[in-house]
Amino acid sequence: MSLGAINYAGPMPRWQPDARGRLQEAALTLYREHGYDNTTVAEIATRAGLTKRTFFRYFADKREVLFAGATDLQELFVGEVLAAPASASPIEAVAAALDAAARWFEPMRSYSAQRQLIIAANPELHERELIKLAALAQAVAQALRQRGVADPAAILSAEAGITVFRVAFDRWVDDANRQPFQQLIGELLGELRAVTAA
Amino acid sequence: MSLGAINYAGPMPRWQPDARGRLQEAALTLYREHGYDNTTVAEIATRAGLTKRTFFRYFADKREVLFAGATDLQELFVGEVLAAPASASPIEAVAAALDAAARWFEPMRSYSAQRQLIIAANPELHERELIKLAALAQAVAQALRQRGVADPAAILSAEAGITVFRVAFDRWVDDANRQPFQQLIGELLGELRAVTAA
DNA sequence: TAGTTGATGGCACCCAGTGACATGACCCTG
DNA sequence: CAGGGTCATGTCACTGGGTGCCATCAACTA
Repeated sequence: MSLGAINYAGPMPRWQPDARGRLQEAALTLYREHGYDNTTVAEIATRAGLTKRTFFRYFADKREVLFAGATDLQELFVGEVLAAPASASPIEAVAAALDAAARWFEPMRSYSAQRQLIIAANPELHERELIKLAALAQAVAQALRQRGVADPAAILSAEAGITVFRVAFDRWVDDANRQPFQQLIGELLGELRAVTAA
Repeated sequence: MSLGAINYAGPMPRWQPDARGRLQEAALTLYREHGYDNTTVAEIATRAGLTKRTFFRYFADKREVLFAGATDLQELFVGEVLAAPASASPIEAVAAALDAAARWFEPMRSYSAQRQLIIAANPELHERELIKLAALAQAVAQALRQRGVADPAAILSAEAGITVFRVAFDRWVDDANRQPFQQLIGELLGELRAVTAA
């Protein structure tokens, strides 16, 4: 196998493109096939055609490589909360964001389920997921404050929303419950309302 | 300084007592005075008159030494939920547990605040705290199921309760808000009810 | 008295993560 | 086109968390 493409006269790039993406894919595959604990960063890097040192230039640690999408999700949440009509109550603004998140995830169910299996199998990864969700709740609370919502309503609405998201997500990726994510969100929001009112 | 106590004729124990407690105290002090990152396990162990190897026989990792009380708290929560009157709704049973937890913490405000400062200053410790609270929520949900509460009411009631606990705890240890823990819990439970109903 | 138990120490080892420096193709600019 | 700067990557040495294995030795026990 030659190093370059056949019949390609253009400039040969010094490095293969999308190093970050290659690392993510390599990590996901190895974590899935050999387990998170039995995978070393050096192995991930080698599979991506890179070195351990380069891995740590793209990701702060061995866990972070699985959580690249967290910032996108956070932007989605914050944007939806801020975009909700001024007449919306705090919980309604959060509900709108949850709905948007559900629509965002719907096409990625298979990938999400695979990823969640890996995370559920390892406490370190679970910890990382929890702190990402905590940061998400903080961001949502901050967005609510920008809407003029006072504390503690802001933080409680945000935390309640993220709790619903988390519980719904776990049920959504679970094969036993085959329901659309949006529907799960709606049901659990209703159930939370019923439960807190009791 | 001699190795033994003066005028003590009884058997000289081979080791100083309460190795576990000495490690916890040494860790808390060093984390507070030098920061979590700037403290090595070897330093903690030496301060406790032990070795690194022995530290890891008592605690699974460098973080765990700060979370020894988590199991006690979990037993308290579960016990209170199970002990709540049969007529109590899920959220009422959880509220009873929160009240008991608040009474449990009240005499330890200074210690709790110190510990929380350390945790808040370090993401690794924050992660560990979040997974402990997640485990607590799971245990409370399981206790509710034993009371005959079905899912998703059980998990949502438990998660909502732990959220209130967490928010109340953060406010309680914050000097600015000098309110009894129990009162904070009550207020936040009411606020959560108001917010979800909106 | 001899054997056992159990908390600890010692040691070698693996791997995550970091700092410092080297490399070399690409891109300017003169 | 020559020379210098940029930047993604590689190389290497090092720290520290965490583990497996075996040694130690007082206290207990049969």
